Amino acid sequence: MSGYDPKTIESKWQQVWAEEKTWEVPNPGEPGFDDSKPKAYVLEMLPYPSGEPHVGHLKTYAVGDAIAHFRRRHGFQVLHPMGYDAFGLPAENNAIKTGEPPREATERSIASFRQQFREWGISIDWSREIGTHTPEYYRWTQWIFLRLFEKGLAYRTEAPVQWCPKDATVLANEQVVDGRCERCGTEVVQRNLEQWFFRITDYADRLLADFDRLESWPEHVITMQRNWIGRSEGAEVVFRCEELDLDFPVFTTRPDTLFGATFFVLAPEHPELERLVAGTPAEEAVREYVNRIARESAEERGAEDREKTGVPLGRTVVNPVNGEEIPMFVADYVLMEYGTGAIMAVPGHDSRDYEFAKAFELPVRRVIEGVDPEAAVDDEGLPYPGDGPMANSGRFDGRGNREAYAEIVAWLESEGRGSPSVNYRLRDWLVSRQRYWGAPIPIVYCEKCGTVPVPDEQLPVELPEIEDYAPQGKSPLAAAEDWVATECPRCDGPARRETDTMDTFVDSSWYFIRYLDPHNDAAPWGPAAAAHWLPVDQYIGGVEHAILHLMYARFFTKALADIGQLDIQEPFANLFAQGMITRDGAKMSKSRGNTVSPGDYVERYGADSARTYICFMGPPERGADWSDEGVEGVNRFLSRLWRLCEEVEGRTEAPESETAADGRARDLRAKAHWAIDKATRDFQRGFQFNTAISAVMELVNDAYRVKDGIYEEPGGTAAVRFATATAASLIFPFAPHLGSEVFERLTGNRVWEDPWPVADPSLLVSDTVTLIVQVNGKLRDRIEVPAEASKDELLGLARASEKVERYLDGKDVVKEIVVPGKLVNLVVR
RNA sequence: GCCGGAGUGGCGGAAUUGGCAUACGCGAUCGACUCAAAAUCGAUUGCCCUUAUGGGCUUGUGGGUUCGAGUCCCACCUCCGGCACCA
Repeated sequence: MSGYDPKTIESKWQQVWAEEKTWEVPNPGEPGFDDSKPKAYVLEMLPYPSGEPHVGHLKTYAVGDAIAHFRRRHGFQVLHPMGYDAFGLPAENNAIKTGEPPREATERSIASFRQQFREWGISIDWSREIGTHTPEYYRWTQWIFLRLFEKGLAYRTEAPVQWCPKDATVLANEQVVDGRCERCGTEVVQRNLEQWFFRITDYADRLLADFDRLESWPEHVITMQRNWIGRSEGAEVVFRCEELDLDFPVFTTRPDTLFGATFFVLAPEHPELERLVAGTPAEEAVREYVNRIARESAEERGAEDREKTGVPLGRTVVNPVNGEEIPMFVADYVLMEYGTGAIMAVPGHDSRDYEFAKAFELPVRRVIEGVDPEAAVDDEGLPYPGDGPMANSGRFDGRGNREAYAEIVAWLESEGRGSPSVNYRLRDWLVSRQRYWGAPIPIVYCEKCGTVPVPDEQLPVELPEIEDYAPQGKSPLAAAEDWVATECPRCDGPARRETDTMDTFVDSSWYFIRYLDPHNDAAPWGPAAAAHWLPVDQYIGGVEHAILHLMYARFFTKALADIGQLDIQEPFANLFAQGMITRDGAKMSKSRGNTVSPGDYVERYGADSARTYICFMGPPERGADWSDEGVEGVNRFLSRLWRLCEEVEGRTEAPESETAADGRARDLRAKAHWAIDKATRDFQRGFQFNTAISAVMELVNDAYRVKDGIYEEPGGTAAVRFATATAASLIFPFAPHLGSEVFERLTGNRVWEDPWPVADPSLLVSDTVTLIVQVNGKLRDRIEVPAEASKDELLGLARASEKVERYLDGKDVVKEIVVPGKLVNLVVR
């Protein structure tokens, strides 16, 4: 007898799957396509190949693979592809440090990921593998860019961007954490640069409305996106500066408080500021203030408990509802990037305006009756953010503010001084990067023709090889003079290429469609393939992508549908957001030295143990802490299953005894059916893998407990054989190698070709049940009773119990509760 | 501050519809096997009182509903994640 040796088993089955191309699925119209099977597109977020895979990758793909196997064995034709999000900063930083071309480091990393995915036994259709850094792929990324450009959804404009002075490069918003560069910790500054944007704000309302089209997404992910988009309804109201003949529109969600506006504030970056104070006594102080704010970092400016500061402009604007002249200020609590960069200040009903009014001794006027003890600061109960009857508001006095709201807006509209308006927190997606390792933006600039898109037939615009990857304040591509200098596609005159590359989130916003038709060199995908496989039925990935990637991909899908390239509105029907794995309670990082390398554990315990452990740690949507002892425990369980297999494999028994089983043999069979039922329901109930696995553990434990002597009983051997094969079948989605090996040894069949087992309902119910007997709600006895016993019989049995009698002695039973098959509760006094 | 999630043994966690709290795993203790160790197998393992029998208590805190609450309702506390001077 040999022990459980994962290495031998795992390489054996990996070879079978590779040679037989077991997990490849054809497209409609291709040989082998099975019309009778429903499709299931199971997809995990593609990895970013930097160095070696870490344990978070193992979790993503272990979870996704379990789902893919489960669906296959329920008769679905499952598409389960893999690729690499290969452009991006780490490879480029490595290049700056070591001089190694990003392509080489990336390819090396991809090779390592590819090999480990095979060693983990993930059931991938390798015929569809893609890398976003290959010209065959980014050609179509560029093609999509051009389609968006044609539709006006890609545009170029000057805009303030986040700039890291140390790395001399712009950063994506997502790479700025608390006002600092995520990589080097330097405080970022704002710079104005010409940038390419995607008009995602045009889709803000559809991105919100179409949450209704999703089948199942975690509520918190939807909420995060909703907050990120940050829709707020209100009105635009125009305040006029008579002296200079200038109109200042503001956005407000509270037009009902317009009568309470006692001053007016502009953001320090407001473009009209200069004009307002030029040649006035305020000029000097305003300029000084604006410069001071400009020098401050985003972090300083956004700090909590920051004192309100500002400078009066010596100008006034007219409040359109009452003709009042109110003073203007510049203050940094007003942000240029939101609304119009100007606000009407209502200190009586807004805490920030209130703070400013107190600091500058400005009048505070109540226009809505009511007090909110939480918000109130002064004796009058102001500021008051709530609702109530209006006051000091002319003809609106006494009206409820909510009712008057629409009327005020309508009135302003008739006067030409306002209109209903909606504002979003969401900004357009800045996609240009002054970096080398990304897809070049397919645009040339011609002196005569201006901005000219590269024609489709000239795609891809290939990324040239360069020597120096260090950013110089512009893209390293700018140094590739031969590449930059080109001909204008329109007039054949001299022109220069765009040297910025695209944000890597662009690459990953459509990769799930390319898998459907990865070798198509005439189009990014064929319509038939897209129509068949989309949408992704089950998407799996880390919750850290809850906003950016998932929102960008939703935007792309809608834009591509509008362009006529897709028939769907939402790319991912169901989303599973898995939690993060920590070590010693902390996020794993190289600097902390608490990383877990999946390779080490696969080497020591086998892929099956590592995968099963990850799925057993806890509910997969939650985070969990890695423990070495935990892996050993799962490895022990798999070894037990293995030994059971070896023990029963050589034993045979006459087939008729299978049905003749009773006693321990029947109980073991019943346990196997219980495990089938439990594991199946746990799978369907939001992928509760931890409890599904524990059910299989219970089955194996039961088999161990009863097996001594059972082989001599009629039906005993068959029962153990059945229990073991069932355990293998149920554990297969998590431990595919061991599952395949044990199942084949005991049944001669390939487990992945076998349908998922179905529990026999007759074995799920037993003849007797344990009756819980309570007195006054406290457990006093448990008795085995016939499952079919009537209420009266149950009561009789319960009262007859010696333990129960003791508590009834000398007392009146005032109430009897009977739950058939479960419990009797006697209420006594 | 706003939004979301979570508080259960020494630890990770389970409890399906309001009905046996602590499944499964880890750790720990004891025993078997062994010259010994590892591996394996078996037993015990929420807390307190008790020689045992037995009894009492226990799901973050305080109340409530109910024959019965980890689960439902109200108030609060703590932790984690996201957003945040967003008008």
